[in-house]
Amino acid sequence: RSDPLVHHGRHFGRTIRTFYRIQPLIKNGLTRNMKLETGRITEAELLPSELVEHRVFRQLLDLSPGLEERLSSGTDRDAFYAADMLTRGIDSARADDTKSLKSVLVDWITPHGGFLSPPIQRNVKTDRGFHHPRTGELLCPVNLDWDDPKVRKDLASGNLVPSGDLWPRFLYSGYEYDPSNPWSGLFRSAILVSAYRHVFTSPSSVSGKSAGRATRSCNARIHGMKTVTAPSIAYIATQVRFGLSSCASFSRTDRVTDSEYFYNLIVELLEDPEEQNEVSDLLMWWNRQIFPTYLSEGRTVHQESVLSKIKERRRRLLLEEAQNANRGGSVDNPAIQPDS
DNA sequence: GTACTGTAAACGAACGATGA
DNA sequence: TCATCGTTCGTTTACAGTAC
Repeated sequence: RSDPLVHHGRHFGRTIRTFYRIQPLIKNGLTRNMKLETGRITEAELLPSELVEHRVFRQLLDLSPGLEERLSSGTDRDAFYAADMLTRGIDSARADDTKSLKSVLVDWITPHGGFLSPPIQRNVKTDRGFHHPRTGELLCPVNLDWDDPKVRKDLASGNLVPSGDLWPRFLYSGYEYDPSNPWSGLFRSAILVSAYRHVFTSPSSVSGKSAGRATRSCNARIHGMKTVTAPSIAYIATQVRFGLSSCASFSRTDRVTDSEYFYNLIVELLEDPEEQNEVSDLLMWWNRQIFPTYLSEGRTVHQESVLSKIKERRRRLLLEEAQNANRGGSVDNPAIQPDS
């Protein structure tokens, strides 16, 4: 089996930071940790960017049990190796998600009971992006009018390249933007929820098929994830944006998708202290969408099934005991245990 | 033009969880 | 016990960039 760090890297990339350079993160984090522990600096003295990086570093250590000890007792070579394994995990998870979202996105943007005209191929991306009316409409920045033929033409020809700081329409609930309230429906679209479920609570949970069907533990359960994180929303939005685009290969900095910039902007917005009221509402909304319906207080489908069988058996035994008592007998059955 | 290198996607096998 | 499904991971393939 591969190093557990690869496994931790997968979850780190999906839920904490997907575009971070891990080697400098670890190197700077260790140095900063030492200074903080010896009292040479305090957290209050850190620059805002250093504080953010340090929090990300602490989140990494929390996510990966044993990593802190491994880094502090190891050599530079060990730290380099750990960074390499974590990066491998981040990249492989992103590649797998990119691949699996590529085809299912077509289903999600197809009108219910209808079809796309012209059709979009599931495994080819050249006809997506601004070359197709449906993907173009969803990717079109909200400050541009997709119904304007000149805008469509310029976007399709590449004369007009929207940068990452222009929110595309697919981020909004109902794909509708309200200029008077920019937060209204932002990051609450159906396609984002579907993609989130696809990645974190299994592809079959999107259509609700998992309710009566055997499934392996989903990513969220494997990694003990109980709540939606702000960076995970940014990660999904970035994946959906890439999936809708016509770009064939994922690159963090290419001019067309501008993925890293787009991702960082969302993370910055969602971690901005001045936006915390809206963000807290947003995260509450996401947790209602993703976790209460699927994780069922952290129990697996199998555990739920076993629990219901135990309850049913207990009910029958209690009934038998009552009947026997009525007949004058008694039952001393060790199988009857109080609820735990 | 060719060889080399790096990166991402595609593919398939292994593994584990699950219900029948 | 078996078939199925979802996740992970290793390998292969394709492609772009660079050096010579």
